[in-house]
Amino acid sequence: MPKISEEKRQARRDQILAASWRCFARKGLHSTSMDDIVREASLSFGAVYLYYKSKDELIHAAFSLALQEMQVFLAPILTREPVYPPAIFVREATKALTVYAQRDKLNFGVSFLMGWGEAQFNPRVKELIGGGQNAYRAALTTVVRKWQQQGHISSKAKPENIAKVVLSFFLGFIVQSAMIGGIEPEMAAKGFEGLIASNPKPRL
Amino acid sequence: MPKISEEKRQARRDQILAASWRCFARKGLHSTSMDDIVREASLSFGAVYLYYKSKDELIHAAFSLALQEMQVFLAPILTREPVYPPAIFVREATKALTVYAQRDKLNFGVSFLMGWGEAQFNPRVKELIGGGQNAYRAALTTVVRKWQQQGHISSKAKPENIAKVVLSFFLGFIVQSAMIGGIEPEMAAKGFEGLIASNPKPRL
Amino acid sequence: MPKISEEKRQARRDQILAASWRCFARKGLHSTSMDDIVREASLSFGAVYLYYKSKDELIHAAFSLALQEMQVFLAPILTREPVYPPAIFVREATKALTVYAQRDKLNFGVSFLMGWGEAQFNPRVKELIGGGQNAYRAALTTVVRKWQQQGHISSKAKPENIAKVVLSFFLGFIVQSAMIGGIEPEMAAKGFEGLIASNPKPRL
Amino acid sequence: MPKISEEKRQARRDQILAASWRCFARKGLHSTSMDDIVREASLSFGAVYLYYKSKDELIHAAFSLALQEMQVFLAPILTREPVYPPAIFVREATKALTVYAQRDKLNFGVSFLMGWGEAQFNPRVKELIGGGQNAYRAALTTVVRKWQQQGHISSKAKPENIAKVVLSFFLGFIVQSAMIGGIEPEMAAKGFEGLIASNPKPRL
DNA sequence: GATGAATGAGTCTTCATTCAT
DNA sequence: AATGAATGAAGACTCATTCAT
Repeated sequence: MPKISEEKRQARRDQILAASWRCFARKGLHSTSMDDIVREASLSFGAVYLYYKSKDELIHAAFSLALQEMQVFLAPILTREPVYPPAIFVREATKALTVYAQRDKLNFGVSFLMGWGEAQFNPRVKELIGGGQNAYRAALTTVVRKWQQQGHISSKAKPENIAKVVLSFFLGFIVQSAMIGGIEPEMAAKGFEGLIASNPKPRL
Repeated sequence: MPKISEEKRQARRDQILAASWRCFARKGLHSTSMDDIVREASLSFGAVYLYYKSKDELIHAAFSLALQEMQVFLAPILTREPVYPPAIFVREATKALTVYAQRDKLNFGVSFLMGWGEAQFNPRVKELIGGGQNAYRAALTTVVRKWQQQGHISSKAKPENIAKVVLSFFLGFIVQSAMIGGIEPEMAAKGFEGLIASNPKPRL
Repeated sequence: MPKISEEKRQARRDQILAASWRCFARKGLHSTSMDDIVREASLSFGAVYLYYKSKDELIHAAFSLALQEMQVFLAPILTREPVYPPAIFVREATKALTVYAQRDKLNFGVSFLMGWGEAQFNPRVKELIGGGQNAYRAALTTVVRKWQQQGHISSKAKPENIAKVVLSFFLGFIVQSAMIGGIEPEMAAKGFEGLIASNPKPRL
Repeated sequence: MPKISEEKRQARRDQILAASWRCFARKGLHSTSMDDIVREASLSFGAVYLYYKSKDELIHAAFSLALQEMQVFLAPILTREPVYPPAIFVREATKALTVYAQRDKLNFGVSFLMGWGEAQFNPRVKELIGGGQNAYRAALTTVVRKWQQQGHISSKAKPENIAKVVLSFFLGFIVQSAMIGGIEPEMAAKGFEGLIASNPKPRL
């Protein structure tokens, strides 16, 4: 039974995690030392290790937090009733992603690309982030199914596959924004619409 | 006048780079020590440093090589005349990407996600990879323009914006494949086609 | 609030510095490795770096300490009232220098010559030691002025210039003692006196 | 029997030594790598090692050369007939020292202080430089004896001891010039004269 | 004679983690 | 609960010297 109250305990954890994120965002996962985190959190080594038993634990918790925070931005858009039509959906979702990806003055997408990179050699992080992606894929499948039902897009293809394509687009939007920029929600929506508003009459 | 011929010299550089890639792919950029590379290349420290003056140099060269190798796979598809229709294009391109991303028994996409992660805090790598993405964006713009000319997709949207969406899709295909899988070239092509073969009659 | 008291902290710094001096005196600045110092101080690498953040810092601190210690030996002689007459002054000062230069069983003057050598390519050390020399030059100027006032030496020359000559003599005494020896305080005093007790009647 | 002529051989040795000095003067003995020297001499490793079998050998030869070169500057002054009176002697000798100490745009005295520092832990260099100092001491003893004979200075003190004091002065002149400057041949001569032109009538 | 690629022990420094207080 | 001093293995990189060509 802890000596300090549960709220205090949670507050400490949040404080440490917030400090960690600031460090990670500023210097990257590997270039951030525990010392950096300890100093940024204005705490002691002992305190940090009391709440997170290793740097790995901290990294995991940091991404877990990021995923939760992202959910707050995206859930309303994914579950909206009635579903947004494709172009609007793309615009709103990329907009939400943009706002989220730049929270706390982060460079666009650092946290994402950092996480995916880390995931390649950190199974627990991969599982964590992968779980999130699977969930989004499922949510998008539902959205796509509605689009089909409402005639926004053809029903010929399986919603699962279309959802995978749409998820790819969003993931790639993050990559592209972070790496070279030049793509904004509005453009993305226009481009997406231009793609699906197709089939004039193929001349070929 | 160098004692060893230029070919030998290049062979050594290749040997070191190949060894580096094997290490990077196995353990990641930061967990790979120079010692690992030296051992993997069956060389001495001095020898490696004779050809690459720092680990950073090696990392940069490694990604530069990866970019060149990828180009071999994608160029024929991007420049093909006549242009592949959208679905075929997507299938062929994702197929090429898949083969490439698994070269040398690499886990799918490690090199990409590793590179993007690295790029977040390594300006030279960011510039290198970003340059590649810009080039692909330009190439895709040309492809999209042809699709529009040939009536595969509507001409309403600007080809630049559509190209950005298509590039996003490919980048995201890599992310998704690497993180959760479940998306294959064939499915991707189907899903993509299902998306563009749309517009029955929007009821909304 | 530090866990260990300020005294303990200072004791540690002294312990490390003392160990460093033993190493430097035994092997020289560059041939002494941090490993040597760590071992000599019976500490760990981390501990040493906790107190001095680089070898350079350690070198600087070592000379700073040496300068302070020397001051203890020389100050009483330089500030003595009434001022020692020239020959006595030279004898006492060279004696003090000799005792100091051989403290801790050091070979005569290693620390001086080592420091001057280091100073040639280490600006901070140069500044440190140069500062000390400037202070001694000023102190000697005062001494020389008193000699002139008391008629020990002629008042024709500026005390500043004479002080520079006297300082040169002391610095050179160190060099000569360290390099070839054969010069002791008593001899030096005699020689110095022989020089100033001049002017019988120049025959030229 | 060497394949190349003795002149060629000597020219090579000189070339290497000259390059070494430039490096040593620029970066110091320990920070100069064999690579630096090889590059500065526009030669190959093999060539350098053909003429000097180790870096130590090179260092030794470098100081040997420096000593020889200095001799050219000082010998005429030390052996001049009739002997220079004290003040003139000091002025001429410090002037010669100054010109020599700044040859090849060296900072004043680097080569001296570098050499004395090195000598502390390099017996061969100590012996070499010490030999030089002993020779100068002997030469100065002769000079002092002449001063006494000619009545420039008192004959009460042993010329050996006075010579040691004078040698100290010259060595210290080098130290002081290199470390803090502010002492020029003219001043030194004035100060020296002021010191020996003493004995008005001690009031004490 | 001359070359310069290759060696590998050795250098300084960092850092995740522990534990006495 | 909390502290922060201490640990020491591991990291990237250098460099005098050698020797096959």
